Amino acid sequence: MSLDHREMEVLGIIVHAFIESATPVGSRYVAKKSALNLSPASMRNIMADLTEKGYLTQPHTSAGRIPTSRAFRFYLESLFKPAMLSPGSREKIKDSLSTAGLGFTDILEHASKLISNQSSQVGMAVAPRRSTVRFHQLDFVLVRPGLVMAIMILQGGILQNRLLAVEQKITTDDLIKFGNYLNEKFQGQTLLEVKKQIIDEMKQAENQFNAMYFRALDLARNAVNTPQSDREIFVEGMIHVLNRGEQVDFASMRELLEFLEQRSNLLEILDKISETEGLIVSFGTEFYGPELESWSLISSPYTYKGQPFGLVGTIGPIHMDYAKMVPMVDYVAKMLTDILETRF
Amino acid sequence: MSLDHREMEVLGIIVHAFIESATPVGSRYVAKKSALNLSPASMRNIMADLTEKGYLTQPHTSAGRIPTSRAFRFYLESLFKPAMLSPGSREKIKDSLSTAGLGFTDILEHASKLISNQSSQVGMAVAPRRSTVRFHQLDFVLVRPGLVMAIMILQGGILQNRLLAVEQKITTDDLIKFGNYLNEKFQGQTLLEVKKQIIDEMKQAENQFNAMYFRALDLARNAVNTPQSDREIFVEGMIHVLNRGEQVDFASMRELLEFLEQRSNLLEILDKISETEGLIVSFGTEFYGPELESWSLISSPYTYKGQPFGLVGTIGPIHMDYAKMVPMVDYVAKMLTDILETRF
DNA sequence: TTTAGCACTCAAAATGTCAGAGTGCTAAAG
DNA sequence: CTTTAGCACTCTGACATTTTGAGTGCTAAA
Repeated sequence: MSLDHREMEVLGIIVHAFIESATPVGSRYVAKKSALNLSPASMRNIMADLTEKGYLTQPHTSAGRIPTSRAFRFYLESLFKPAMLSPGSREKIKDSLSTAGLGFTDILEHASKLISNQSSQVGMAVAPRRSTVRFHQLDFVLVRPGLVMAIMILQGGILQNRLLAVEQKITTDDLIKFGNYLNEKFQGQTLLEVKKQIIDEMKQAENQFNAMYFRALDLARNAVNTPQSDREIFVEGMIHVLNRGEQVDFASMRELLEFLEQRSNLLEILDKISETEGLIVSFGTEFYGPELESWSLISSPYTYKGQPFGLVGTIGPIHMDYAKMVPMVDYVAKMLTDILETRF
Repeated sequence: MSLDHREMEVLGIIVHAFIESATPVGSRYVAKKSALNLSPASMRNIMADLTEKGYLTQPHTSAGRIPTSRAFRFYLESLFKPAMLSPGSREKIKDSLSTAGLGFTDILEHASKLISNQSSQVGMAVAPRRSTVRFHQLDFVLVRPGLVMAIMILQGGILQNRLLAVEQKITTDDLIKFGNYLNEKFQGQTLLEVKKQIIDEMKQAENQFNAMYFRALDLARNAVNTPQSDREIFVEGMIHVLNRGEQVDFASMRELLEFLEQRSNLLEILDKISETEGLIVSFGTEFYGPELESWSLISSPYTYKGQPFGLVGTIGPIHMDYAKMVPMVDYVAKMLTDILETRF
């Protein structure tokens, strides 16, 4: 089932040609390109073998061959050499991100736009999972009687606001007291830990009949509680999916856009991906299903204090120019890591 | 140039037929449908007149007729009878909005989703123009030395957060003082008024060498300053643009999606529209240009204390079912008005 | 003023032809 | 045993031709 030297060379030529032209590749072309100096007929034999092994398909009998996702996987793992990112691009990315905004969330949104522009594809950026990030500071602002805005400041400068319904009688002074108390108590813990501890303490507080204390905890519990999505995600440049639309399969484009509009779905998938380390290329069939057969995802995590924090990436046709896209996504992730370490 | 009774009847039949089938309408069909009891030949005469007057076009000589945007305009102004919104839909909309969230912004986002679902088209909701809304309360939270989060609470419960870079030495106590001072000073004015007044006062403060005062004003100036977009907008369900894509013009769909992705553009247009009163139907050629020829926008303002505040709407094909869509958008706008009046 | 009748137009579908690209297989050459 | 020339075969896409059906505009008669 493994490939010998000649098969590898032929597969490489076909994958490259397909990335450039997005049309089936014939034996004559391969024979010309190859350094093996074989005739088209011999190439046909090799290509027949590759087809049998699942690396190539034919749209119809007399067309050339198209690489399968297995071929792309092999290409990426054995043949692929990323190109150097041009100094111009590096600078552009660096400058663009360093002036993107004061809050890290703004920077993330900017990063997804940047990736979209640089790639002419869909750009994505995922914020850190709220529940595993360490807690820094909690402030309450009374919006009006009965309604409080909780402002959580998390590690890395992540901000999260939430509106909470409270008893009418709670005053600004109460809120300041609550805030001070909670900050002292929970600083430096992850939200998950905070959550657990709150529940424990609330049980004790009930017995102690310490009303102030109990109310503070109750408020904190609501603030910390994440009802739906634990992570924020930015998706930019969906229009690029339709770019050279005429020739590409309409249904396939529709499928991808539908997938992208279901943020919860997308988040779940990216969440899974973010568990592995380093830059990853994943094909539609792998991360979703046969509907997204012709699409591919490049993602790379950015870190904070050495720990994976969130990720950025791009989605494009499976025959995208990986040699350019991979270094670009990689560099954006590295810059985000940089910004986090130096600025937050 | 005006239409007689028979022309109106024929035009009505053609518009209705086109809304249902989206295909050219022939004289035979019109003769059958009409209560005039005329032959197809007579209908052809009438239709020829309507074509001459600019209400109908023919894709080619031997096809039926298609209503022009002028025809739709006439239909909406003279023939159109909105359908009753079913009690089921009413209830669904009401329930859905009343449980949408605590903040008005959440409710707006929900409204755009709701409209998209109900119409199977693009749903939109525009938040009030920040600068003309009255100011309620301003709070500052020190995120870390040198970085402050300004939380503005505006009339109608609109919340706006902004991060501001400040001098390192500013403390939480300073911020509380600033906040108290500014709240007292500016409560109840519009942001535009506040802005002006700040600039005036800063000139005076410079002379008085009152550093604390000056710093407070400077902070407020930054908080109030709106660098780019004065309004927030939610656009939901862009995927619906591609719905029964096969038959419709691909380029036209692409054009609309591109238009929708340019939020600034979209906002400008909606801003203009929001200056007029009540529910409005506007065609692509009218609000943008010939690129959006086959699209139409329904929008309706919601109000707060009798004043127009923001608007909601939907975009769909020019032959959409206005009888259903118009009451729906109208009702959502009314419900938002209701929620604002009762809850905020 | 209305309408039957008819010639006309056009798009879309169906049909046929052809060139080009590429294949698989076989048999001969290396 | 490997390579390759040769050849029959397959399929697509471009192009031309024909047919069908829907619908029109015009005219002359009712």
